[in-house]
Amino acid sequence: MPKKYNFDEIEKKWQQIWEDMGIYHFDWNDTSKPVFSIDTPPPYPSGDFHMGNILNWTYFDILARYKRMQGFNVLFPQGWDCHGLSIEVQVEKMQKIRKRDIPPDKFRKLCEQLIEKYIKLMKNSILRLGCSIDWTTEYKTMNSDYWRRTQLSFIQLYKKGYMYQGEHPINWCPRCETAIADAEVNYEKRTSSLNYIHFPLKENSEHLIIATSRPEFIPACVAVEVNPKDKRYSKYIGKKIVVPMVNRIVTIISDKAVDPEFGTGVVMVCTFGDKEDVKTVMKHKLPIIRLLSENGKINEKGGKYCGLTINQARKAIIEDLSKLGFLEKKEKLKHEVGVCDRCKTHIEIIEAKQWFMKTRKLTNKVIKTANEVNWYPNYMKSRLIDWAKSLDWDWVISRQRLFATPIPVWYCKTCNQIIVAKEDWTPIDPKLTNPHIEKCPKCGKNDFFPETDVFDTWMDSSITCAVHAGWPDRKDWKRFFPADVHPSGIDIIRTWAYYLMVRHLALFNQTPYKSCLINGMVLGSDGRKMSKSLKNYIAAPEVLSNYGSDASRQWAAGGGATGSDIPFRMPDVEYGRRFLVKLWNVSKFANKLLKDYESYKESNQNDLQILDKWLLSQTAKLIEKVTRAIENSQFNIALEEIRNFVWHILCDSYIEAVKDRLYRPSIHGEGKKIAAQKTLYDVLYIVLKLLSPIIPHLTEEIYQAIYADDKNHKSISLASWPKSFPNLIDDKIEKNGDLIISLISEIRREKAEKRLPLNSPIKTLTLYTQDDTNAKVIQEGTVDIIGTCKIENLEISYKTGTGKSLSDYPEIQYKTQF
RNA sequence: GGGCCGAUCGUCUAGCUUGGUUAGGACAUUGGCUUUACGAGCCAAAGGUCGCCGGUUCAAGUCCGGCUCGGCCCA
Repeated sequence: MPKKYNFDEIEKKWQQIWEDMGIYHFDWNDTSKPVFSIDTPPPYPSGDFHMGNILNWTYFDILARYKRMQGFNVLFPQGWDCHGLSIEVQVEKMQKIRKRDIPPDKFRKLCEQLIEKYIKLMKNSILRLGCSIDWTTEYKTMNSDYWRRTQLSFIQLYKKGYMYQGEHPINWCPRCETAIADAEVNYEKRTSSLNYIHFPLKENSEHLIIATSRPEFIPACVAVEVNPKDKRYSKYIGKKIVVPMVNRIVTIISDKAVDPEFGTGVVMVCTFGDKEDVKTVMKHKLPIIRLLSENGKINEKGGKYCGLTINQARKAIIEDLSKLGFLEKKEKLKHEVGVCDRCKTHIEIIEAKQWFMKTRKLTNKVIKTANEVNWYPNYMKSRLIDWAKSLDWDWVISRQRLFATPIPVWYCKTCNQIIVAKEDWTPIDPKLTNPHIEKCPKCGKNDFFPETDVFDTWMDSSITCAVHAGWPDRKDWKRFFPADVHPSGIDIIRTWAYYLMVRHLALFNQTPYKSCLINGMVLGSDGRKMSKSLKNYIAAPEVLSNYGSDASRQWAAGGGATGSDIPFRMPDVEYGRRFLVKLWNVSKFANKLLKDYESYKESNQNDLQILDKWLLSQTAKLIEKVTRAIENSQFNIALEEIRNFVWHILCDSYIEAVKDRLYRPSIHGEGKKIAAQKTLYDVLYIVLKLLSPIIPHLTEEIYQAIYADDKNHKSISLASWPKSFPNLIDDKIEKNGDLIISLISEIRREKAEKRLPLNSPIKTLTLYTQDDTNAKVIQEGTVDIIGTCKIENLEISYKTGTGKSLSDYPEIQYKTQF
């Protein structure tokens, strides 16, 4: 073994060899081993691999490697969630075009090319992290073979009555003329004016003054609202009031959502000035007046303002109100408004025909199933349950975009009949292909027009548990379903974990995953979520090339409790690397000391010294602790236990104490040397195996150098997980060993205090104790005590001594004579 | 405004499920040491009224209630 190890060389070498050997391939035909399947979330290939990705992939790679060693047939697939608005925007920017400028299939091609480039970058990083992925399973949601499944699931759910078309308010960018998802809405602080406007009461000459920042919505006003606890207005609740300019008579309603402190405490409810309006309209079942057309202009419902843009209409209406004496005053107002992520245009809410999935009728089942799933950590389940309970609307699954899975639906031009594709027509793009039917089943005509909307990207990514298992093509796909674990970020429980759950429950009436492993967010050095816009971002490839995979993985595994946010700090990665150096050094040293050790020869159990048994007992406990920790996905606990064991118990205490036995068998006896060799040989092997899921590369390198010839596995990752040996767990032995270690430390301290080199000989060490047990332990441990401390003569006296007391054992005194 | 989580040496973190030693570890700091693996090491020191207030208890970092601040997500 070379003096220094080159992590970059070693890690790349093994990554290549593992791939060549194909040792991480799932065996689809094996029926003997239990299956462990991981629902690897297909990432959105943005081109960046960030520390959050390292955290995720490390978590599930540890599980995959651990379960494989436990004897499971592990399915660790990898896909790519390709569709999305972000890519469309990037393509438009790069090509300097608008998506409507070129044919949709051409635009799609450009998106695909860009995604392919990003996938390559990201895949390189995943490979560089050394993940034990079965790359033969690789898939892309943009490929027709994948979106065939998205369409198929839609058709099946349509047949089951889960899919419907309906009117629904959506976020609409008037400039881009598309619906956009909530996630694509940004909130910006803007200044506008708050207008105080007279609304006359119907029954008498009184009036109320409402405050609004959006007077242009007056033609769409359907109610006036106050807080039920607001005493100023309680007598008006239920009364009729006249909307100025349009002279519509509406009711004064009450809702605790109204802030009495805002303006006058009276607000108008319109279709739809903001999201609050949407809620109020739904809740109070108010009529809907569509004021805006899709280009963002006022339509005929706006009366004289028809055809104006929103800004023009606002100006005009304020002028008119002022002229007619309805405008009390104007105030400056700073508030947050929703703007389009890409063009910063103030978004509007409009009603449009959309496709939905009836998710709310599954809520009880979702709650029940979520309670049956094992969550790591457990409290995360409430995030899913609370979310499911709080949903007001069904899931809007249609989007007005291009780069996504087409909705396989046509409409009859004559009678508007909905034609949903048959299952065996998929994959199909209705924009390019007509429905495979002779005539409309309702009116008999044969002129159809395609649905141009596409599916929300979550429609692709929320069937992965079934797709990974081979649905719908493999007859035996249920053998690999549900997934054993679905990993998810804390921020996407309400989307990914939830959509998976409703989709699979609706389709198969079964939970998609048996357990859910949650990772927290990666925080930057400022304690906030790491992101490029906050300028606290660290690129993962940089960390990987500076410190390597094994060190980075230690940061991910050990950075904090599973599920909690993990701060990224370079010193943690540094510490990981220092541990690797330590492990390399101790292995190199052990290799030298074990040169003449023949593992096949039975050693004499009687030669085992207290410290050998002391180490074995602690090793058995370590196996139990680490196994329990990984079973509970407590990777930080597992790693800390092993690191402390290796560094302090194995290296600082045990090896230091048995060196002399190993160096000088002529003095201490060959049997005692072999006992130490055997202990060291067995314990180091156990440690390497325990570490290999977390630190796969270095443990492999060491395994190949020391153990491969003897143990005969092609790779340490094919070895079996260590089993504890409870028969060797002995608290008394551990206590006795502690006494010996403590005594050795005391003597070393004594030398240090006297400024003597540690290898300076001691003529006589006299120990005073009145405790028979102590005396006996010291006697039994003599070999390692005198060897390590270079004591020529060790005397035990049963008298009370006059020397110093041992710091941990005040009942024992000692005197040294140099 | 709602849901969930967190607050422990200068910094980061474990412990809280199931209350009971001197609150464990890492980094940083300080002092010492060539010791036939490792100075990227070893030995040691210093550093904490466990966010605040109250309650339960013989006993609270741990359980309960309230508050403050922070995070993630949602509105």
